[in-house]
Amino acid sequence: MDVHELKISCQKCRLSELCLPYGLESEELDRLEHIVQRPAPLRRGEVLYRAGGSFHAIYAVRSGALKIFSGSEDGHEQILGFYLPGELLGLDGMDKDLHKCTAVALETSSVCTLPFNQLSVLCEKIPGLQKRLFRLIGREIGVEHELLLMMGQKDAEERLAIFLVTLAARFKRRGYSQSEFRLPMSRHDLANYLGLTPETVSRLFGRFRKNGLIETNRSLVKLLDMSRLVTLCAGPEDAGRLAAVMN
Amino acid sequence: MDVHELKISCQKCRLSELCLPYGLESEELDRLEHIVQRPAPLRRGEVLYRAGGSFHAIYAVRSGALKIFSGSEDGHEQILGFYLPGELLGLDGMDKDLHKCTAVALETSSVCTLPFNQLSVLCEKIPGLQKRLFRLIGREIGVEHELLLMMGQKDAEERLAIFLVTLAARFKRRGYSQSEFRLPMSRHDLANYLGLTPETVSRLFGRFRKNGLIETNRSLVKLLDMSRLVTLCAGPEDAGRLAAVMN
DNA sequence: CGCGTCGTTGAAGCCGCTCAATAGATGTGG
DNA sequence: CCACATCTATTGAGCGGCTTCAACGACGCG
Repeated sequence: MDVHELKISCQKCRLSELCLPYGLESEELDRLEHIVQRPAPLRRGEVLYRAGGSFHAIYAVRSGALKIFSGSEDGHEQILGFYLPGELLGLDGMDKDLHKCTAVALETSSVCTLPFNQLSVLCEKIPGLQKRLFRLIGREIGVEHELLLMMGQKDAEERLAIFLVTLAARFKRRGYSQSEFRLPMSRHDLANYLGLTPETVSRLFGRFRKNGLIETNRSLVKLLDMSRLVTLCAGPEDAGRLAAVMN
Repeated sequence: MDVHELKISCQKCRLSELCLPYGLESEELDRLEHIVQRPAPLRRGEVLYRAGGSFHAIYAVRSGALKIFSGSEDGHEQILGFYLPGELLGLDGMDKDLHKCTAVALETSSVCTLPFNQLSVLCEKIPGLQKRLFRLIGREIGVEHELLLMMGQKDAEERLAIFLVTLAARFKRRGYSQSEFRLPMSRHDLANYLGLTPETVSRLFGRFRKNGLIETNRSLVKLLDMSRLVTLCAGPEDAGRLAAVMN
């Protein structure tokens, strides 16, 4: 299976429409294909890149899930994002050619490595690729804006509801069930990401369970009442915005 | 004066080394110059672009200051950033060709408009420009990561200290005093940006004043003890990171 | 001068954190 | 296969920092 996976090309990758190749012609895809590297899968806990390490590539998740976090090593880290198949990470290194955060696999994960210098050159030659890269960068910035909005305005309950709803949407886009999935991250990581403590998150899961919104079994989560969950996300305006994300 | 400003070129702009033109050759600058538009200055409160509006350009601040915010119109907005001369804004629109947040001038401000389609084409022809744009995007993402770290890990006192120290650094890079400056934003905006209430920010200013860290007079701020202020930002690891920002 | 906005200061309450104990899951070696 | 150690998740009790609600003062602008 792994050997098979390693041979997969952007042409045949079912994630391509989420990823960088979307909208490219076959001949352009070929050229992109030539610069893509597909290293051995990372196992849970293995580091893709490290804060302070030199930046030479951006990465597309092929399978599994990763987290990125910044901050000190003394446990005061802040998780900045979780990345699912088809999503791009590593953009933060573009500034000074140094990564400012660390990327770690949450479970066995495969990534495609896109050496940045080669990608840049290719962007000059393939306008569609440049445009696509810009779009994905714009999406990344947009996601971070949403996160900042959440950290600044939302209480704990709203944060977890938003997290579940948007995660469900991301799974759905990838062809998985939007109502039943496995959380790839620990409660600790999830709490950290949401700016809360594991205890609070645990209590919230309990409350949601009691109210018939979800079922949980360890890392498995089942969303029982999506509409009520969306309502929990916040006022009417957010319901609209999140509904848009869900389709 | 305004007429004079309008005639300024990237070649002669003293902000060019902070901005997009940095590292470009004279001939390349000329080509960039041709796509730059310099609309009339915005007055305090005027909108540069609006959430939901179509994205067709990114903007470089030439003078003044702007804020961007997302969220609902019902006063539950979240301020995502303040932009000073030499800084780029509008990148969030790259995703769907729609702005997802609103940009408003905090005081009389001039911006350079960079029509995105033309800029993209130019990036294909001028590798140095593409590289520079990527770097500035990387910086933007890095700044947002710092902000997320702050929102997730720092208490109110640390947040205000971080804000003052980094703002001082930004003024210094622009040739202004790093120890004495005017805050272009209201207390309300500042509090919102920091994820706090105006009351809390006001109390913190009071505490800092009492402890001899700062002097304040309306929007004027004087930093009296930078090193102690840096210490307040957090543990030792952050002191190092922020010291690096200060040089 | 009167009005509105902004900033400051005070008092009280609440949400999420801290500390602590327990239960459950995982992994390891005997 | 089980006993043991370790780590994660959950639940409870008490506390504290920030918010909320309110009043007051300082400007700025008509």
